[in-house]
Amino acid sequence: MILDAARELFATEGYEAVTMRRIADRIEYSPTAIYFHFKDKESLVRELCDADFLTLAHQFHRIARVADPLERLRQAGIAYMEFGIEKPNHYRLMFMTPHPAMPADESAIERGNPEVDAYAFLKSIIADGLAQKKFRKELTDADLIAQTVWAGVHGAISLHIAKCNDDWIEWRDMKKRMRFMVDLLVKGLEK
Amino acid sequence: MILDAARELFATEGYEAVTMRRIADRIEYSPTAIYFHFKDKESLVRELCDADFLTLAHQFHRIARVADPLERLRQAGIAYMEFGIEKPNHYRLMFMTPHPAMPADESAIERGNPEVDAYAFLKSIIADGLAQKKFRKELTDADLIAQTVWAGVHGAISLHIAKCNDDWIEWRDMKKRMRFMVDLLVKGLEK
DNA sequence: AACCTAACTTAACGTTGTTAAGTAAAGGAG
DNA sequence: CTCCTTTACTTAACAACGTTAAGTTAGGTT
Repeated sequence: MILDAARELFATEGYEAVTMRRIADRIEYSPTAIYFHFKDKESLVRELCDADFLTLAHQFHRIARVADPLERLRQAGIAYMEFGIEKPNHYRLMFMTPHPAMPADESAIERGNPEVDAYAFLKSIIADGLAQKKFRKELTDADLIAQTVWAGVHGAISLHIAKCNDDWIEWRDMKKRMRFMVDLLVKGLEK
Repeated sequence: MILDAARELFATEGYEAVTMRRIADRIEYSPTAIYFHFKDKESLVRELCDADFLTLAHQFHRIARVADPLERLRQAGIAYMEFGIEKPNHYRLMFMTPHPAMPADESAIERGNPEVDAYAFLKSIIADGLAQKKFRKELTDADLIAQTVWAGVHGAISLHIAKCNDDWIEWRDMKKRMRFMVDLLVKGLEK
């Protein structure tokens, strides 16, 4: 109940608006009750994020079967950005706010397994691309490539989330920006 | 005095650690004194950001004379990211935190003037590149290109700021990632 | 001398995350 | 049935936060 209430509050109103007291109100318990189940607010947020990391990884499931690594990369990039657009408040907590890193053994996510770890999934696409010699020959470091591709799509959606209300910039349609970013990255990698 | 104290606190300890009371302590006034000069905390932060936007634009000054648009783009990208690495806490406030947009007439920044508006500077580079036919022929929209290039370099440094402590990722050296990002973007745009 | 204004201070308000202390119910163990 | 422990809460409070109402002082103007 706590997680459900917190998730909905975070998703609809954003981090600032969510207080322990409001979560407690929503589930009709006292604020203190939450502390019986979660060490503090940070723990609650982290458990929510952890679940969201999993749902993000699951978004990639259907993409895994796309044969061509470049096309798979394109689709993964789009799927990643769509996740951010659909759940901007979750995305902020997951990727735009520095948290003290969670000890690996407390996480529900098995690192390195592309089924549940989105970074591992991205890296596996890149590794495939390297193996099939789809990239420029200077490119050899899968981690460096993965991190930079990630940074690219992350930049597109995080800039949108933080700055879409700054209307002194004539923002282009978000869909166009998403497609162009993926295009640019793939074109930059391609042979 | 208030601005100086606030700037130092924000720069060294990050947003969360800075309270009106601590700023007041530092300058040896009462917290209320600050409210005589600034409407609220948000106004204070915004005035700091505004000054930082200006210093960012000034970083670009020396780059303006680089003749080749592609090389200028590369150097501007690097300079942008270096700014973020050197002042991560300022960068977070400027680009990673959503604020209600400031009315244009209250800002110290003259929008559209590349001397003081970093986005306008970037756009002018792109416009030069387009005029000199340095880009792929499908590319025509300077704003779309500028926004995507910006997103790319923003992604690199904002991901670093938010996630550099997550050591389950084998982060590549930041300098390498910066160079590779600029490379990738330019290669993607180039003819 | 009287007044005004700018620049403060003290004291407080309401809200936040969090905790100390107490309570009520449920489930064995003897 | 009684005693004890554990689980799941509550009420009341704490310190810290952003902010404000009300009062005070110093300097200049009339």
